[in-house]
Amino acid sequence: MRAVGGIMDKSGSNKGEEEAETGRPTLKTLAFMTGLGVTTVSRALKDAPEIGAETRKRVQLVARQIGYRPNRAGVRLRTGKTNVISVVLNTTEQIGGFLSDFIYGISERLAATPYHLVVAPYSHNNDPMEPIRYVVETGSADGIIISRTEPSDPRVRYLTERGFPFAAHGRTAMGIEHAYHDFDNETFARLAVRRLAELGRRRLALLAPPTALTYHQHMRGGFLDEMDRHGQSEVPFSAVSSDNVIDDIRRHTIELMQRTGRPDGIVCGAGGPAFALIAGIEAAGFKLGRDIDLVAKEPFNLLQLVRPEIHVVEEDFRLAGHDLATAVLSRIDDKSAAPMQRLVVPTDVIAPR
Amino acid sequence: MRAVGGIMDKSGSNKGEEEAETGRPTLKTLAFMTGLGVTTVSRALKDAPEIGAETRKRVQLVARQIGYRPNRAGVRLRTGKTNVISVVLNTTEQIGGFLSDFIYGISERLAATPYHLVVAPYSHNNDPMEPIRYVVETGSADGIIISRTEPSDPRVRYLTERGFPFAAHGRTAMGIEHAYHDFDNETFARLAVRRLAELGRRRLALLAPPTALTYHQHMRGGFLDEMDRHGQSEVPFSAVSSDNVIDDIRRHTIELMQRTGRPDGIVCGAGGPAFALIAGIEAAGFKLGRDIDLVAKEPFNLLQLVRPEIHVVEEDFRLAGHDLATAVLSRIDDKSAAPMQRLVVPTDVIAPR
DNA sequence: TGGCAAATCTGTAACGTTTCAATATACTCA
DNA sequence: TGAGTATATTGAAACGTTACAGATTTGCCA
Repeated sequence: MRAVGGIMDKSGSNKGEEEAETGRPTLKTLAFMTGLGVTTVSRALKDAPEIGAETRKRVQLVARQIGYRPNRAGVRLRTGKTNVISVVLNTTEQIGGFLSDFIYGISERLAATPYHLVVAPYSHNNDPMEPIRYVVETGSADGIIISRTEPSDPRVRYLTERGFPFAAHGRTAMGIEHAYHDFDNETFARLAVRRLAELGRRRLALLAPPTALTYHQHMRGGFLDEMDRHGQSEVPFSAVSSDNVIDDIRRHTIELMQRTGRPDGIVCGAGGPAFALIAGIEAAGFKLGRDIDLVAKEPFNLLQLVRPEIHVVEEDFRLAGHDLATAVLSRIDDKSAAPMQRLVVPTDVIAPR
Repeated sequence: MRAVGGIMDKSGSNKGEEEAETGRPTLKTLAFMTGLGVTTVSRALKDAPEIGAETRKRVQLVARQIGYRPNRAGVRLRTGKTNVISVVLNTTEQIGGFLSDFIYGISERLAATPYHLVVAPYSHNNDPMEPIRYVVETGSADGIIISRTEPSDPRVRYLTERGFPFAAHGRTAMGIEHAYHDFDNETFARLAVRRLAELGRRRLALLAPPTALTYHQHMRGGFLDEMDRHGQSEVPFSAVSSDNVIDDIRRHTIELMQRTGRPDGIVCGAGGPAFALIAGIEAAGFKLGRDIDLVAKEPFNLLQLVRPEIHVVEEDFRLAGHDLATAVLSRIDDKSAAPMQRLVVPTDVIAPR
């Protein structure tokens, strides 16, 4: 074997030197230029202590000069590290989507790192587990960001069981400590109800998120309890959720407003659907601020601009993206560290201007 | 060399057979299971004609059974093919972003292919060329989708010169035939102006995109020419573009409305900014539909819902994403084929309801 | 002087894939 | 029979990287 090694060696190093200077530089290129071995160069670039200080500097200088960039496929094949974060999104999600900010938040955080962001979609009729399994099974990312978290979320269980780094937009309730960023929707609902109470509103309806999602519970819990304190009553409005398409919400809102016990206050748990609520209320012939008041989430700061008579609570999706990216990264960095858990508590309802 | 080969061979195949059945299956696993060579398996999976029909079927059956999925890093390292499409986005882009739909459009198209979508952001103060160079130099994607196209776009030149597959959201005017999807903003402007003419509006202002972008020319061209035909005059409004932040637009709109020669009609070239226009107009004490009329783009079908008095033209960003994905794919597939070029022409302005 | 340790540096093998250049087998034709 | 030719299959090498197990040099101590 030694003899064979010797032979291979000669032909091998010949190749390196014969090769025309072409294409993008690799470790071999650097090795040739510095007169060092490929291994040495590799280590020098990652500041390994067993490489002489002078050599290290020299290699790094040359590398910088010729613009060396490690080949991702090489690293990935050898180490399994992909330098990719995968964000799994529901394609049929929401209207006019908060998604832009969410994605921008993630990208911004990732910009200064070697990580790339890949967007893995799944449609409503598909299994939400599918993209998750794909990533884990094929090892196509180092970490995952999920949204639309459920109280007992199979994705969270699956990822936790396998020790795969992830962070969730939203909490769970399954006794698993995992990284998350969440908006405190209970407090949101309380603030909203309180505001409506102050306005003298007595019969409230809630346009809640789909029951399957964790924050449905939070929002509804806060809504009911706070109504209790103020002696208000609920007008049921469960035919639609904030996931429904605009037109459904508008139609059901009209129906809601035409009931005898119609509400005089509505809490809307999302930004887009508020538009449909407004349209519905007015189509039924009622006037916002007079017959009824609306408190809604304001994700793009557009709603109150054209409808100053509604009350809004701001929710920052860019921050959510940023947080979640940070959370996965730290998870990847050290799986045994405590997972980042951030709950953003809204403090006030912005009144009509 | 032959002798050496023989020796290596023995030890090599030993390894394969000794190896514990673990982790995810590779070609070697399949080779072992079928009793064939790795090469044969590789070829059989891609239906190479020189592999016997029976063998081919057998290999494919086994592969399917054990859920074989080619290792992307391996393929990428060997062939240079990444199976990635990179979409380059400006992080500071627009308000409330049409981006969601754009990205969903792309993902949807890519879902049935082996391609992944990676989002490469750049911020306003950075060089737009930077992410492009990065992708090309590091070969980190097979194709690129760009937006915010300029008449003489350095990215288009760069990518074309290198024969790198790409598609642009928007056209250029530099004598280069490239793939694009564009919304006909000239026609949009004409339709808008015509509508305002029908309403008897005589003094029009245009909230245009930034002058650097190609569609600024288109929109402005259509706007001016059509005004000419109807004998209308322009009220200059170039202090802001649809890129400005909401609050700037609102403030400048107030200023605009307070001039002596204030407009009685406005054309707004984007969805988000229309909200700011409305807010500004009303803050200045004027009433939409009475003192002034507004025609705007409606990207999320929300605007007219709460402001039925404005006139809208729909622009479909999901379609744009879908188209652009298709365009890059076909570009990757065959660089010599004619690039897909699609111009979506709006046909009508939706009147107030 | 010889031996040992520390400090640097190095080649080989391996990750999973595809391409190249064979090889083995069976068949055809003169 | 022998040469030639399809047909089917194959190992080796390579893509760029890192981990492992050496190898070389230098300095120091006994």
